[in-house]
Amino acid sequence: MQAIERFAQYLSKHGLKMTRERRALIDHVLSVRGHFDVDDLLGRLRKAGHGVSRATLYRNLPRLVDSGLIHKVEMARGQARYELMLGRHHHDHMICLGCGTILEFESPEVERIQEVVCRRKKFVMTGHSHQIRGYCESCASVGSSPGSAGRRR
Amino acid sequence: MQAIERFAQYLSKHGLKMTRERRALIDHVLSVRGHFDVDDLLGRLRKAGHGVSRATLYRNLPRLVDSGLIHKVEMARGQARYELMLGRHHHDHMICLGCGTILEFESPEVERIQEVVCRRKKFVMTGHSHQIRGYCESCASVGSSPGSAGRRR
DNA sequence: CGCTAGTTGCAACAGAGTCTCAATTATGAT
DNA sequence: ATCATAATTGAGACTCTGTTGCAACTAGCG
Repeated sequence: MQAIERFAQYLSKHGLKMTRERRALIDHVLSVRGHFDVDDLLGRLRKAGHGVSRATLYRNLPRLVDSGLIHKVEMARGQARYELMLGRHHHDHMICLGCGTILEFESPEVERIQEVVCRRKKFVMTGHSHQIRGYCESCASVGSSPGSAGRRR
Repeated sequence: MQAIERFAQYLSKHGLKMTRERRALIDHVLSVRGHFDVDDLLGRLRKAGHGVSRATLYRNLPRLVDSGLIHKVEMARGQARYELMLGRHHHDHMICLGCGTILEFESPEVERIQEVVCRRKKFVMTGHSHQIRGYCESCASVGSSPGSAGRRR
């Protein structure tokens, strides 16, 4: 949708500029479905002939996150992925240790419990991350013999 | 406690050896209260005159985790911390973005909900991580002016 | 005691992300 | 439309965590 305008608005509100690179970045982010990481994105941009540097990507992704367009998902140890949030609901993730698949789940109850916990400790929550690790249906059924499931990454 | 014996047992069960370094490591891990990271530990060991190398630390912490003596807490991007689990209950963390304090919380309800969610998606859970980010009581009350709260790290 | 597999330290390496700096450019003011 | 200025960019050096190869060392079984 008018994601670009929305981002433009965010930028001007923060005294930032709408550059060619940022435009390309949004374009491509919008066209990905599912989760992606920095290298995915970099590859796409390059392939499309938009030579956005790694530094620029790293500098701008936090802006996209901040503007609410995308969401960052921290996987284990330095494995950050992003996903489009355009009009989506907040949700958390299950990560398959076998094949890397990411499943999503929503849980209003957990959100509610978090609020209660925070109130009890007088903690002002600004965000959370909640991941469940394990094996997806197909990886689990391949058998519990370790290493027999799909190659990881 | 007989933490050392417990670890020794774990080691022999896995064909591993109880070395001087591992003994020193456990000693020091047991003496820390609260959360610690690799450099904390390294510093303590050095100060105590036990020259354990960084590599050895990195090689052995996973063993301690695996044996159930300690627990690893993944903070944002390459900020791993550990905590003693000796006879403690599972719990999750609230991390103050102002001063870095870590508060703990337990929530059997969340655990239960996770199980339900997993069953629904036929996902075999092996673990989870659940962090709440925000500001602790004192940092929150310092005012929302950014940067005014305690130094981080 | 002696063997052998496990262990250690060192230093080189690897991956992810940040920073510096000179050159470029979007944008508000004129 | 032109200018002035602050933001932005790319390239590469750098940092921070953590890992790995290798030769020397050592725990622990027999």
